[in-house]
Amino acid sequence: MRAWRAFAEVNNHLMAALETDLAPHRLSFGDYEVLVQLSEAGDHQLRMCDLAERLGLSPSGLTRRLDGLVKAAFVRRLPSTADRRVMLATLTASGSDAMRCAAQDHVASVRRHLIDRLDAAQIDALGDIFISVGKGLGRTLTIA
Amino acid sequence: MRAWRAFAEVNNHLMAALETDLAPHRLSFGDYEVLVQLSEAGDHQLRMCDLAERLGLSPSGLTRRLDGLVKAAFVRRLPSTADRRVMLATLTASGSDAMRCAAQDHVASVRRHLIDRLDAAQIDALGDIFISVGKGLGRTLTIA
DNA sequence: GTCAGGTCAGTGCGATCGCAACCATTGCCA
DNA sequence: TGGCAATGGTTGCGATCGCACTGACCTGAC
Repeated sequence: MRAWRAFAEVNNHLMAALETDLAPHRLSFGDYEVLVQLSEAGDHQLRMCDLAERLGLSPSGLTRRLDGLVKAAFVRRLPSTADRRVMLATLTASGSDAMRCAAQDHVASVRRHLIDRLDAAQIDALGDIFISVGKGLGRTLTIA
Repeated sequence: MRAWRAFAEVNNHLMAALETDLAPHRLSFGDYEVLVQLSEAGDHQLRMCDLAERLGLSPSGLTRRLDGLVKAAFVRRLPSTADRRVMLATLTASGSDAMRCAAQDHVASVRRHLIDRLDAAQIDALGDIFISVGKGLGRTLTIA
């Protein structure tokens, strides 16, 4: 249980540290993840339900998170022409800029708090571990 | 960045799965962590600020979490005689029972979702990784 | 003794999130 | 064509949490 206890105890603190480092960009960690997902999508747009699935967010949670990003003009809501139930969350140019700007600090933050603390073998192991756990949870990772 | 992406993506799902498995016991994951910390403390009691520190919770967050546990009679608030500012959160007998009862399912849940997905080397590596990261975050782990 | 500054717990407020309920739209099948 | 289940997004409600602030208390210097 040593591995589990260490994980459970450090996990919150790690996330809090990353969130703090992202705060100067006026973006929460959740907001940043939305922008990343959209920037990696085909036309910089995704259906609400697909986006919620990728973020591990409930539909209602995503609706309200997008409310904030729409108000900040980082994302637009476009009704789909193919299916009138569907709303497409689309990344705006200013959202793309904000994401790239924040990404620089964010990557440095991840490196400082996580990657630089580990050797190469541990980094590989970390990836293998969570990919394996993710498979067990029935999640299809974007990383594969 | 593969390791980081896998971790970020799976982490939420893993926590959600563990929370779900704990729900039948009428305990949230946060409640359970409080009971575990208290059960491991010297006299089954801790000062509020020390408990908040160990849980990675803000003082206000801990105050309200304890409100729920006090209402459930799992924890009592005892004023410290040595320092009248201090409230000691003390585990009750029924809280201890609830913790032990939930622990059985919880350990099984951790094993099923996490440990059984990994080989022995990966389990050791996971512990080493988060202990190392925890040190970098300036956290003194109860695990050492 | 007393006064300043720090520590500890609790409260008001706002942000985030999930669940259940709701409405519109779509796809299926008789 | 008509009916009906399934899908997609949103909203009401309650739970959780952090930040800023308050009030009580302790400590140390004068």
